Amino acid sequence: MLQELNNAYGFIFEKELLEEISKTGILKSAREGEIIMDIGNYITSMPLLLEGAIKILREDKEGNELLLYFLERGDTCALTLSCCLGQTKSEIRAVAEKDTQYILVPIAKIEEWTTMFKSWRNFVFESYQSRLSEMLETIDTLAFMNMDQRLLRYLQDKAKINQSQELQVTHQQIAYDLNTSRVVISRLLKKLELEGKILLQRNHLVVYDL
Amino acid sequence: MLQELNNAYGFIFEKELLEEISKTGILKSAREGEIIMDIGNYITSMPLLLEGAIKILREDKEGNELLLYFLERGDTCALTLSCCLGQTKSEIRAVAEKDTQYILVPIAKIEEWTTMFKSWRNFVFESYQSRLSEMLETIDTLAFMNMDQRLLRYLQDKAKINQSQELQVTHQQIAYDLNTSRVVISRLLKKLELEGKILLQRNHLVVYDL
DNA sequence: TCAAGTCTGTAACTTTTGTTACTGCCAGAT
DNA sequence: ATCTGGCAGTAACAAAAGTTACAGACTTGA
Repeated sequence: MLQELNNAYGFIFEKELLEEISKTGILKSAREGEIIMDIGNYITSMPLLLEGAIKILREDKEGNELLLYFLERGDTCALTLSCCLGQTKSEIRAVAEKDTQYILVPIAKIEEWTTMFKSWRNFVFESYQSRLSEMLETIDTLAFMNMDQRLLRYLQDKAKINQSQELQVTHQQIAYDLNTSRVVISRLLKKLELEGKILLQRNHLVVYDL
Repeated sequence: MLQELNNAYGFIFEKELLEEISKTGILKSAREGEIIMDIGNYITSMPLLLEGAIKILREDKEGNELLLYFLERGDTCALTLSCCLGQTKSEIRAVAEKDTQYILVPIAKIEEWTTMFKSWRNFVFESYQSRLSEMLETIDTLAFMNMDQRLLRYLQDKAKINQSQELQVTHQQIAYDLNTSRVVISRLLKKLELEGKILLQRNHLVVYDL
């Protein structure tokens, strides 16, 4: 575990902190599609992503979903973090976007390390900062962009996260992430294909315009 | 200044911290409608709200605006905070919603106090937490609600912030905050009036349904 | 190979939101 | 009193998004 930890966090944490993490953290893994954390769950530890990617979703009372953002190696979820410190239930759902490895750090340590390690303090602040930025971007897309632009952006983000222009995804899955209907997505995807920005195939599409 | 500081923060900060703040902070005030901080400004200090209220806005390249949330006494702006620590430009605009008093604390102190005072550390974390919550709520309204529900919610929030059911506001101003057009707002307000939830008058409306 | 289920494409229609245009009303200035 | 500018109401239309329905293509597995 220390090895993987070093790969993902070696450049930002000092040696003692890395040792602390590998001593108290629990190594976990999740397969693509697995729910790592769900709305209403009590949160007792925070995740440090080693490998893979996680998507963070919001849901309303009627069960409508919306993708908030993706997490990658070296990220943690500031929403989880804030739930931890506030001892509240999770407001979001976390689903493995790819096969994923992460370390769970118990709440108790989070505060402790904040006083002990400057690098940890910075990490926590930077996490909050990047999550706030991502939320701002999400708000921008919702408030200022039409569905066709949101869709293209979504495909580009997803291609980036998966490090591949080819996405294994159905129209229905996209519709869930963007909180719209399958028919709307099919319509707009066809439009994007006619514009030469993507190529459509069954269960599968290719993003040209990155 | 120590007096006002005590009123707003006396219950959460220890005496030494309050003294530090009143020693290094600068007391400022803004009249209703005044822009306290604008997009692109470099941020060199963070505000602690003593009295009044501030609204936080987002803007896109075309100049479309969107209200993110309100700040009240005892709040600080976590977005500003994250800009401070990241030494980046402001991503948002802050406008005085009412006549407002606040203290500006220089960046340098923020980190310093984080190591020195537990109450400060908690305050900073809680600010991040509440700002993340507010952003989540904003996202919920954008993603899951129609304009009529967003409008009603906006009026209720504004009534709460102004501690009055009577709002001095024009349809155009509401339209700016919700990033839509005046005609749409007039239409929906009329609908709300017919439903008995509000009363319309020139430059002025009353919210019944709180 | 056939049945069942999933996925995509498309048409037709509705609802919601945005746009343009015009009206009358009110308040303040001249 | 009249002019002016800002504000609100409304109609008519356009665009975007959501809904319902159905058909054809592919996939799986019995």
